[in-house]
Amino acid sequence: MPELPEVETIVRGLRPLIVGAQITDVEIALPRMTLPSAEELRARVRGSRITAVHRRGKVIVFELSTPSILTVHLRMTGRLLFDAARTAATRVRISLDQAHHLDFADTRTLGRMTLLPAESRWQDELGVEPLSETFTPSLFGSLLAGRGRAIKPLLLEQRLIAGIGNIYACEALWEARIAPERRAATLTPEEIHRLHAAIQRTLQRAVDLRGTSARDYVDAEGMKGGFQNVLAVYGRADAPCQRCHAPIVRMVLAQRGTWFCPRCQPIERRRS
DNA sequence: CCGCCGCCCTGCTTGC
DNA sequence: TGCAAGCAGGGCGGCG
Repeated sequence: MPELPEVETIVRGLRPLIVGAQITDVEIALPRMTLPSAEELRARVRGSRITAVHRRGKVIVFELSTPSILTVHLRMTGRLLFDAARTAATRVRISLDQAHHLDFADTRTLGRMTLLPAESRWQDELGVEPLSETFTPSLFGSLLAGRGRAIKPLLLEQRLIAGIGNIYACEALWEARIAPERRAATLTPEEIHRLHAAIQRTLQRAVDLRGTSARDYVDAEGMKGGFQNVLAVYGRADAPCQRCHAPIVRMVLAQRGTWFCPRCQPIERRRS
């Protein structure tokens, strides 16, 4: 569930708390959630300092003085918690100096923590940052060109655009008034512009509201976000559309729950 | 390369 | 009331 806005919120909260801190120990309760092995990761990380914290797509990146890079992908139910109490979901605890600690907790254990060499090219497979200036309407159009797939699952492809997940794909398509199953290559230039703007507006608004706490998400200090209060379609089956009052519909598209307004987002291209 | 499918994983919700 | 199925879904391997 943590998508770009949630990960950005976590990183912003974490940065002033842990940059400069020294890692005194690493306890790994569930070894299959880390790479390399628990012993190797612990040995390599202990004693190093955290020199920077940032984000790429949905991935949280810790730069270490070793030098090396520690990445965390939260997947569905992962959390990074500063100075939190240990729970059944606590999978990795990073002890810091000054008696602080950072926990990687994850109920469903789908998340991953990976230690990489500083020169690793791990980002090469990730697409454009949707809130960066690089993400222009024309670049977006080129990503969609020749794609026979439905637009919604395409928005989830991290190789194309890094950071959009199911919530913001649904919300951006509603904002742009485009049906989730529209074939990407059939979008008109005007629709591409509209969807591009909707992606940026939706993500930026969600960052401003500190993310969506639809189910599990909380930030590094355990606080919920605010975007769940303004969701237009995600998780809102049968509720009236905020624009036209038609009931929101849930369907399954490419194995994902998909919410949309059948009146505002008609499958047939609107003539006007 | 492209697109689609199943799998991973646990806990909450739903329905009989 | 109890239990099983359904659902949440990002990423990845496998396949055509």
